[in-house]
Amino acid sequence: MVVSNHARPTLEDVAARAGVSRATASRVLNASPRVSPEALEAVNAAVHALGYQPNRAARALVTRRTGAVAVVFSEPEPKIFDDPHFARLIRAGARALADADVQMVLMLVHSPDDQARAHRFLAGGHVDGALVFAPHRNDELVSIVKKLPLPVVYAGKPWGSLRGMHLVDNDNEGGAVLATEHLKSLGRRKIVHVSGPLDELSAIDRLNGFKSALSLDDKGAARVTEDGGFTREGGRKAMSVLLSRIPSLDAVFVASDLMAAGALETLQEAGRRVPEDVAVVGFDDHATIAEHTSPPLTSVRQDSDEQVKHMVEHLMKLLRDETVKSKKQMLPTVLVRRESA
Amino acid sequence: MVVSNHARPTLEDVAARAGVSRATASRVLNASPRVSPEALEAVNAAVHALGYQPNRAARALVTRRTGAVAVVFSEPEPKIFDDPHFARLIRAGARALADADVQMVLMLVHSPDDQARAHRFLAGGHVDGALVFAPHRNDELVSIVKKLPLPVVYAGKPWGSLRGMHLVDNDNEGGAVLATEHLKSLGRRKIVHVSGPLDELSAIDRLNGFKSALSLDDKGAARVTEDGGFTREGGRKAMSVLLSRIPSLDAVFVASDLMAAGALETLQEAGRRVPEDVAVVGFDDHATIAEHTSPPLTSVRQDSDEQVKHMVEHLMKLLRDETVKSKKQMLPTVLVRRESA
DNA sequence: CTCCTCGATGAAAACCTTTGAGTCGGCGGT
DNA sequence: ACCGCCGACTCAAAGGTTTTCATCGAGGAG
Repeated sequence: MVVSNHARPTLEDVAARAGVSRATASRVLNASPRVSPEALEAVNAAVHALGYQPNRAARALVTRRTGAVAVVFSEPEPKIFDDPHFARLIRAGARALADADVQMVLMLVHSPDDQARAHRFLAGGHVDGALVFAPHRNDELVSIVKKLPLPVVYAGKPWGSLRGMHLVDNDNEGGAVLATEHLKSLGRRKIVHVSGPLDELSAIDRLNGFKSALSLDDKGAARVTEDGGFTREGGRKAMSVLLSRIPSLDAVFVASDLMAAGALETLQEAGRRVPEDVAVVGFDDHATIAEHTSPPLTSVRQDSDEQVKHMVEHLMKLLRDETVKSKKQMLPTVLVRRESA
Repeated sequence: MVVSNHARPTLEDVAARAGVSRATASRVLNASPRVSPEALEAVNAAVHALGYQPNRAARALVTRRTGAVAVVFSEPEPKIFDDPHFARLIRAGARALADADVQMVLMLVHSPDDQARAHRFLAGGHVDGALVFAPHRNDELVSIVKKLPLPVVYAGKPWGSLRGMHLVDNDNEGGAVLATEHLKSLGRRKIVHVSGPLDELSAIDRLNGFKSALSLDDKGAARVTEDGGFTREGGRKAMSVLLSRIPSLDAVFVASDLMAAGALETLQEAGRRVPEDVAVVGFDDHATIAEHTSPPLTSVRQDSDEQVKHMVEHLMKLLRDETVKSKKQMLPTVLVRRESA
């Protein structure tokens, strides 16, 4: 008998070695209950001895499941990916999906071309589901994905109708309220806000939290808030605009740590002491930023790792056809006090 | 006749609509030459009309090719992933692989557990090849991967024997020579070096370039170099060590922009003007760092996008069984002059 | 007119797994 | 002694594609 020396063993080989049929071997691998202890033992031994690994393609062909999940980042501004936040999300996704024994297929979508490719790919049935990160207003990709018969979990609220969509969001509004209330409790009376770009819902939610904590109407809010675009430089500029508009301000809630770092610089250049003259609260509690500003930044923590983990779990439930209690999950945020407020 | 309304069309459907056999349709899809113009036309029309997409699993089953490539980052220190460099590499990989119409399966390897999982996965034949980023000394993962019958292209030189390995490296040594020669040409006489951690080959190569440009032996080098660990904080510390050891130093070549940013801070705190008193050259030409230090940083540019692109092309050649002229590729580095030197 | 060649095409095997239908004892109930 | 049932198992089909081999027809050479 000729031994094919390098071919990978198939289920047939395993079955032969265990003295059972292919079907029984398959049932053992899929943890079917209808199998005797002896058979189970024999098959497991054979699997181990042969170093057998199921052929994913064959399995996918018959089960119509690929065992892969797409992770899609839609972001028109490719440079934003230098944002360490992005790296964190990817890392968390890789870990959570690996734990679920699912392949992670990463897709970065920048251009309309990329959108078309993503569309083809997702519609092509090459993955069982998708995790979608698409924070921007009227993102075409979301409308595309929405039409697909594919289980999808979104990170945060995508723009537009949320009917029937599954998502895991951070409590941006609640966090903003937390931050603002904290500033009020410090006795600050002239509190201003550096917001994120208002084509991102997370920025809007944070702005809304700020407004509601101070009972501001739109007109009132317009005077004491300024868009910092979620960049450090934008934070600097917004802060200096606010300083000139309201010289007597004594506290600022900044919608991201990166912008807060910029705002701190502006404040210090203007001769304001933090926190004595102006108290500052950021958002994100970004490790490599918040702890290294001077003074260290008080910030609202949102746990991206946790968010991604929940997204993966949620998607896995959808894939297993489990009924999910709620389509939307909201993750709590907490205030982390350091020295800036 | 019942029409299954939502099932995805198969090659059979395409063939039927085009009035040819499945075999011919398949040939059209795979650009086989042995097919008549009429058949080609008809099949293409049918494909288009039906929105047909080949079933990847079925194709993989018969061709023994998965159409997927693993991108593996081995990095014991998970926090390093906050490094924007990492995000750049991932982005470049995603783009290049998508252009090659290959699925990118991302694997992050931190622990021995992760290594075992990576081993199983790569050995399991779930991908056609791999791109491996493993900069550290004696990385177990490299020995594991080396034994696998799997085409692999490394980023930079992995530690250990390089026999038969395919890799795309940046010319770290050449870049370091460039930087050091530049400092010499400015008339600087007391040039020191903040190196990266010496368990990374790229750091060693840069150190070697520095040494050879100054004709230093090991002993001489030991006095004028200090390990900054590729972190900002490490750069600060190394710089202050060097300052106290050689107060009269008038130039420093720093092995990364991040460390250079730290070094700049230390220098300025010590009252040294840059570049008047001390000239500084970094390495990486990292957009978001080099351009935003004060003064803007002169730096050696290494193009990660280009590196990853070459890695992907190289791997694709291996997968197509093309003979590659050289197993190792070295990418040039250039000096980008700004104001710090 | 016959034979041969050659290019285009079709029929069918092969890839490996899951799964529904069917087989085969053994066992409890009558 | 028979029936029905049940659990463990096997058989074989199905899933969608590529690819080898055979076939078929046309056209050129003799």
